[in-house]
Order: sequence, then C-alpha cells, then structure tokens
Amino acid sequence: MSSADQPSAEELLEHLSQLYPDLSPQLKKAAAYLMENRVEFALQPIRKTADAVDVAPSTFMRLAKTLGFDRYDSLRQVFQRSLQEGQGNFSSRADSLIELGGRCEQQGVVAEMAGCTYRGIEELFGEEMVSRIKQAAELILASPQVHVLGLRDSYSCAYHLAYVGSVAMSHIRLVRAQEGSLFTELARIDKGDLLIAFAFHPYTRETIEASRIAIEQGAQLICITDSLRSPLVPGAKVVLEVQTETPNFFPSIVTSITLIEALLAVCVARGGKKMLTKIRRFDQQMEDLGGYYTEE
Amino acid sequence: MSSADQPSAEELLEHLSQLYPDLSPQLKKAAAYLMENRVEFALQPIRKTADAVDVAPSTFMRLAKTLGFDRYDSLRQVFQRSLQEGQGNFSSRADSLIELGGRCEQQGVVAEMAGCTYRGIEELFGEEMVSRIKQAAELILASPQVHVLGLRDSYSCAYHLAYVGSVAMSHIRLVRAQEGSLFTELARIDKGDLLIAFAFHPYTRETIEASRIAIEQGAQLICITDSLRSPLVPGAKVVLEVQTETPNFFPSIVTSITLIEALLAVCVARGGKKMLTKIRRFDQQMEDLGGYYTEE
DNA sequence: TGAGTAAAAGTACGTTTGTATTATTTTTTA
DNA sequence: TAAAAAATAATACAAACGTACTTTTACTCA
Repeated sequence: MSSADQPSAEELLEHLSQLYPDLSPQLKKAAAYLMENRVEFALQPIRKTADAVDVAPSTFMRLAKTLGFDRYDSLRQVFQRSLQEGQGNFSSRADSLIELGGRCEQQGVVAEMAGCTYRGIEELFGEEMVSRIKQAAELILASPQVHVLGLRDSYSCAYHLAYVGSVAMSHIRLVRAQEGSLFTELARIDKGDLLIAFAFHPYTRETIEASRIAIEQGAQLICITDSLRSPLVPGAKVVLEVQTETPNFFPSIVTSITLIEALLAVCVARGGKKMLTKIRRFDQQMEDLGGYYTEE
Repeated sequence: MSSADQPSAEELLEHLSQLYPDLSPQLKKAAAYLMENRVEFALQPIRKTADAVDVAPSTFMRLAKTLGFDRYDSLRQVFQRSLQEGQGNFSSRADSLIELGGRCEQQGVVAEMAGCTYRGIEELFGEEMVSRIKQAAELILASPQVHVLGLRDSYSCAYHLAYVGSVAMSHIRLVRAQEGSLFTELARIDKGDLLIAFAFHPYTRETIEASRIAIEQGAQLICITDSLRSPLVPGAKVVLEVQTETPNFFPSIVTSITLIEALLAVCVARGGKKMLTKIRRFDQQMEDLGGYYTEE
C-alpha cells in the first residue's frame, strides 16, 4: 500500500479480492461486478450499477464502507482517477523517472522532459493514430506530387520528411522559403497535389496562409500540428495531432519526428519493391560520388 | 462519417475542429476544453466542466446542440464510450506495445519502431548520459562562439539545435553548406570556439573533414553520433552517443532530437535570468513583426 | 416456536443534475 | 446612434442522484 488516503485502483482490487470470500452473498455479487467492470463502474451512477447486478443501491454503499470509505463516491472516484491516468505503460515509467529526478536540479529538468517525451510517444502509437498514419501514407503514395512545408521551429521536421522521403519517393519535395521565395514556390503546387504542412504554437503566419492558398489551388492537405484548434486544421484531409508539451521554452518536435519516421516506414512498407530498388540506387550513387566517408 | 447515430470520439473531434473557427468566443473556449480534456469531460458533470472553463453551463449545452446532439448527455456519452473502449483494448493488455504488432502488417512496422524509439530514449536518460549532457552544456555556455554542423540526414538535427538554441543564446550559429560554401564557412571558426557536429552512419565525408579542420584550427568539438567507433569521435571533447537503430532504411534521429532538447533545457537551466529575458525579447519581436498567426 | 440478529430491500429526503426559459449583455446593422 | 440580432448569463424546475433511515427478510439459537 502506498497511501491510505487514496489507494490506487489496483491496490483496492487486490484488497477486495482478499476480503471476497468472507463477504455476504449480495456483497459478493456487487464485488464481482466491480472487479470485472471497473470502467462501467466508474462511469455509471449507483442506481444503474445496482440495476446491472440486480441488487439494491444500498448494497453498493455497504460495499464502499466495507472497503473503508466514508462515502460511495470516494470509492467510485478511485476508479475514475485510474481512468484518467490511463495507466499506460510508458506513463507510469515516466512518473517514476520524474520522482527519481528530484535529486538534483538539472536531472529534474531532464526527467520531466523524459516524462513528456514518453507520454507523447505513447499517444502516437495508439490505434487511432496508426490508422491515420495509414491514411496519410495512402495519400502520399497516390499523389502526383508531394510538397512539404515547415518554417522556423518546424523546418527541421519538414526537412527531415522531405530529405529522407525523397530518397525513397522522388515525387516528394521540400517547399523552400529563403529570401521570400515562398509564394513563388507555391505556384508549383498543382491541382491534385498534396501538401504536408507543419505548424506548432505559436503558429507561423506564412505557413497558415500558404496552406490556405494551396487548398484554394485544389491541393489536398495533411497537417501535422499540436492541437485540433490549430489554424491549419480546417480544410485538412488528414490531421495528425502530436504532443509538443515540454518543460522547455519551445515546443518539442520529438513526437513529430517520431511520427515522420513512422509515416515513412508505412509508406515504404506499402510501396513495395519499386521503392526498395530506388533506395538502393541512391545509396549506390552516394558511394560512387564519394559522398560517404570510408576509412583510409 | 461512419454512423450518424453514434459518431466516434475521434470523428466528433475532427468535425468539431472543422467547425471551430466559426464558433463564437465562448463556444471556442468550451470546444477547446473538450478537445484537450476529453477524459475529464467524460467524467465530470456539466457544471464542473463549465466551472473549469469559467463559462455558463448553458454554453456547453449550446455546444452539444451545435454538434447536432439533442441533449448534452449524448455528447458526453460519446466520450464515455471512447473511454471504455480505449481502456479495454490498450491498458488492460498492459505489457508492451510490441505485443500489439502482430495484428496487421503496417501496425507491425509501427510497433517495432515504437520499441526502438523507446529503448533509445531510455538509454538517453540514464545517469551517464545526463552527466555528459551537463558537460556539454558547460562547454556551450563557456565558449565565445558555438558552430553547429550537420549535413544530409543530420541537417535537421543541426538546424533544430542552432535555431532553437540561438533564440536563447546568440553565440550559437548554424554552419551552412549550400552551393559549396562549407569550407568558406569553416574559416569563421576561431581558436577557442566550439563545434557541435552530427554524423550518423553512413558518415558524410564533408562533416568528418570539416570537424578535423576545426580541431586543427584550435576549436573544441562535441560530437553527436551513433557509435564510439565513429570517425567523428577522435579528438572530440565530449562524445554523445545516441541510438539510431530502427526497422527503417535510414537511421532514426528521434533520440538525437530528444538529446538536443535535453541539452538546451540544461543550458537554459544553467543560464539563468539573462537567458530568459533574451527568450522573451525574441517572442516579443516576433509578435511585433507579425511573425505569428493570430485569429482574425 | 419465537425472540434476536444480521443481511437485504425499501423509503424518503436534501442535493445535485440537466435543461427549458427568461433576462442581460454584446455585436451587428441600418 | 438607435434598433435588431446574436451571444451569453441567470433563473427556475423537474428528474435523477447519493444517502440516512426504516422496514422486511432469512437465519440462529434458546
């Protein structure tokens, strides 16, 4: 047990399973339901819960008191909280990392960062996200041209996607915005093309304007951004939301980079052999041109 | 949309994010809360939710109706259901993301990537690494000039470090290598300066040569690379080794980016107030110059 | 058999809930 | 600048809620 005040759901269930054999028949029914339906239990009011087991509401009140709670709601809150925390694999490790970090100042910062990173990545590999990544990959493979746009703090993302992506898929290119060339570059976006745009808060004005223009020109948009409220979202075909929170003064791009690499992996997996030979050819060329370092 | 009867939470949030720009101010506040606190929204009654946003309860009712629901509870139930499902599929499996992989081909790739990413980051936050990060930060803060070099697949790393870093520390600059300007740029590296160089296998020839020249010129070197046998290591003052392995055809830069952000965090933590005012001034300037997007 | 005693169900009540309605403020339009 | 419209806040109320209390049931033991 960690704290008598607010036991975790797991601790509680373990405690309950020990008490179980000695409970009265009705309390057993109630306890059994709780053990096997924690989520429903957390969400439903006492009356609905009681109905589900065909038991009087007061039975669940007695159960709460048997477990040492003063009120029914305290019991239910335990399970609501466990829902909120999501009890994810990474998050729990992250928490322990943070606890560990308190020792010295810098380690604290780093540990907190680690926590954010873990949480961000965990979200990234959820089912919903994976299916979106697949959608995005589909779009990339189907489009005649793919333009990648990211400015300022998002430029690293755009560059990474465009550089690595173009090795495997020659129809991917980076939208450059040096010396005010952005809007000239936009002219190269044709109807039916795909634009992949990156923007994190505070959003760079040009990125927003550029993607609106692209949509007007008949292009499709995939946006990678930090919130569903981002000005990039309206009009986007696929929205890839990433976690950018961090104790730092700038938004973290770690999850975005991870997303990019996952996206590329899926593209290659779908792209088949054609793509593999393309990659091999690129490697060969680099070697022939002396682009790579070889010892002595 | 799949079913008009009971849209999924994700569909709903996407729908909402499309509507978002046209909502009234108060409805935006409510919508924003919903988009970023789905779990709390599912658990709390309307009054608590309204209080959290400092909005009248009726605002949330209007939000529900705006989204096409007849009653507030129907909206909340959508998120309650998504809680139930999310809980069942994921966390109850509890162990590792990799287990999740087998289901379909693409998900397998993604899951394996998740594993690599996780391992890489875990290594990064070990004690040994943290102490090296501190050494590196010390060097950065002590040097009169810091040059950041990374080419090809490492350019995103170099750019990220230099761009974000220069916001807080004006003595950080990116070494550019466009149109063969690399060696001209190297002339700017003085004795006592610091060079931070990135290179991953297969190592780009110019990066290796450039850092050797820099050392000859009396500069110190921090290298961020994927192996202790990397040609960048000899002569380096601090070596930061990162994990780049991944099922992909290119080395992953996720851990490098994470390292960069940790490094910056430590720099800022040590840099004190001077740095904070510098960051604030940058923000102010960007806002004044209209660099950031603001709604309407 | 019938008092005694847990356990369970039922009842009643003050709160809190969602919601329709009305009032107020803000914004738009003429 | 005044009127009209829209958006927001306040109010009121019935339904549903948790919970204390009472009644009924089931069982134990003189």
